[in-house]
Amino acid sequence: MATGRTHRPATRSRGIPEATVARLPLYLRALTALSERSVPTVSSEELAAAAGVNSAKLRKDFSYLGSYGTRGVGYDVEYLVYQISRELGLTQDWPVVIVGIGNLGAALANYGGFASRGFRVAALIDADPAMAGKPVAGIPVQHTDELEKIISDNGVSIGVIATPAGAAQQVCERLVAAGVTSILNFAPTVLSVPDGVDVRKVDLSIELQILAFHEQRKAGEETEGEAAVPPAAPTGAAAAADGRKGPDGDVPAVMPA
Amino acid sequence: MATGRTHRPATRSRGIPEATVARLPLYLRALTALSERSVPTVSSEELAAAAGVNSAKLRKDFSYLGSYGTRGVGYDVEYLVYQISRELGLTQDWPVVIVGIGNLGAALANYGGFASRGFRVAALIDADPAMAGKPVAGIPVQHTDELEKIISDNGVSIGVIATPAGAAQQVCERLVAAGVTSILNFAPTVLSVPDGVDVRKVDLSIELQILAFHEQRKAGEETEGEAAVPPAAPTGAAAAADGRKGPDGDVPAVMPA
DNA sequence: CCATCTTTGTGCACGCGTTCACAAAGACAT
DNA sequence: ATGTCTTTGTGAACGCGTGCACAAAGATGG
Repeated sequence: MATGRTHRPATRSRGIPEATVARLPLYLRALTALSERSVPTVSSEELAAAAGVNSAKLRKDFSYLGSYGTRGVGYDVEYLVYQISRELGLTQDWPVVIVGIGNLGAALANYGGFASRGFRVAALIDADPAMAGKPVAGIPVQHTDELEKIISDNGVSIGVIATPAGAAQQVCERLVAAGVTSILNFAPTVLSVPDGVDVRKVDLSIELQILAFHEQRKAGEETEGEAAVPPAAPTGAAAAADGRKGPDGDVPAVMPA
Repeated sequence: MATGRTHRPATRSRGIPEATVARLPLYLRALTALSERSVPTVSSEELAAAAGVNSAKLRKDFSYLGSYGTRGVGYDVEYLVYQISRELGLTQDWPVVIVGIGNLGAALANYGGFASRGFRVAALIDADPAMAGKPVAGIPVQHTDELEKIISDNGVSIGVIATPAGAAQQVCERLVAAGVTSILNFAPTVLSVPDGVDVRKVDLSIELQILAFHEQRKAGEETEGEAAVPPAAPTGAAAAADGRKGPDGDVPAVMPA
């Protein structure tokens, strides 16, 4: 999971647990694939396998949406696709703006997954005047000055931030002030937003670090035994107060070799 | 969170809860920022605010690593940076390969966050022969045929998949067969991997869909009242079989103003 | 109409994660 | 040395999420 929910502490929105909501898109994808293959019905077991989850969990998830299955048969694929789409709000059009058209922003603009499911890239915004007018993914980039007008004119409520970390908070505030209430943040920063605004974070670096942790643990299991001696902790405020790199001499260079 | 852990069901690796591990990179980032400003010590309250979490949670998280704080003072910034880096395995060099050099793959290759913390892009791999040799982010792209050799020669254990969905599973299998044991998957597919291999998934489309859900809910709260009539569920397999989109016409247009 | 078989929907128990609230520990002043 | 003040570290309670296991519901065949 490259994502982290911020704010809205597990608000069981309308009775649907947050964890379930997070899985609905997964089910939807699997169902769409089945639909394209014209499969009429699917059992919880099969669908669960396709989505990579436990079948009991899937059934419980669906039970929050209502009783849409038929015992002894399974779930009607088309019907379920519609129900989940509706529940997720994908039966309507969501205009989205992407702010920060660097490598990542451009990649996002070109990403087919956006347009495929109710999301429409309404505008691309960048602070660099040299970018203005230049088309990316067939859409001309507009300057940050136009941000408020773009949000307002297009009724945008979802914004994607792909700027450098330094600019993210400021962009965020302008987006929110202009009326955006949901933000997908790719910048490696913690955004602070007022209540009522949802922020989801995608952080590539964090994902890699989590993988590294597990990777190290795997490697450590084989080499078990050493690494048991922890470096001495700073004893007292005296040691802590001096601004040296490490309070003790044994701190190895933290930078990668 | 745009991320979802796959496999390894909450393995409390070496006593450190998975949830804590996922937050360590967040703390590390905040601490690094303090370090650059030469701040010597920080209290749990301050650091928690910077990382966007609860201070009690932060203290409990740190307690899993050991008692690195000083009561009445706080935590030594440099020391904590080192401890967390070590815990996450960032004191060593992690060669990484990126497979699939499209828009996203190129963006990842250029992403500074990779190199900054122990991760080194060892190779870029793409199936398109036309890409071979072409430098991206200063690194020449190599053809998929070389995959096994690259993994082996560089001792790569972490792979990033940025291919189209259709190619992901196959690439994944080749990576695993060649010795990769951690995978960061950007392709919108569920990867199936043998035990012992960690997969983390970053799915832009899913994140947006989750935001859309909450966005719809917010919009619905204002219009509260209608939408109470659930569409008739398919009665028996007969009704379910017809492939119509919506069984009812009452779906409200919740378009943002 | 009855029996059997399949598959859903869910009650229940368990475990992880979060949060509160406070005792213990240390800094610092007198 | 003693007292006060700050901040950590953690015991305990609570709530959410997960998975088991089974009863209920419907399909299907005779």
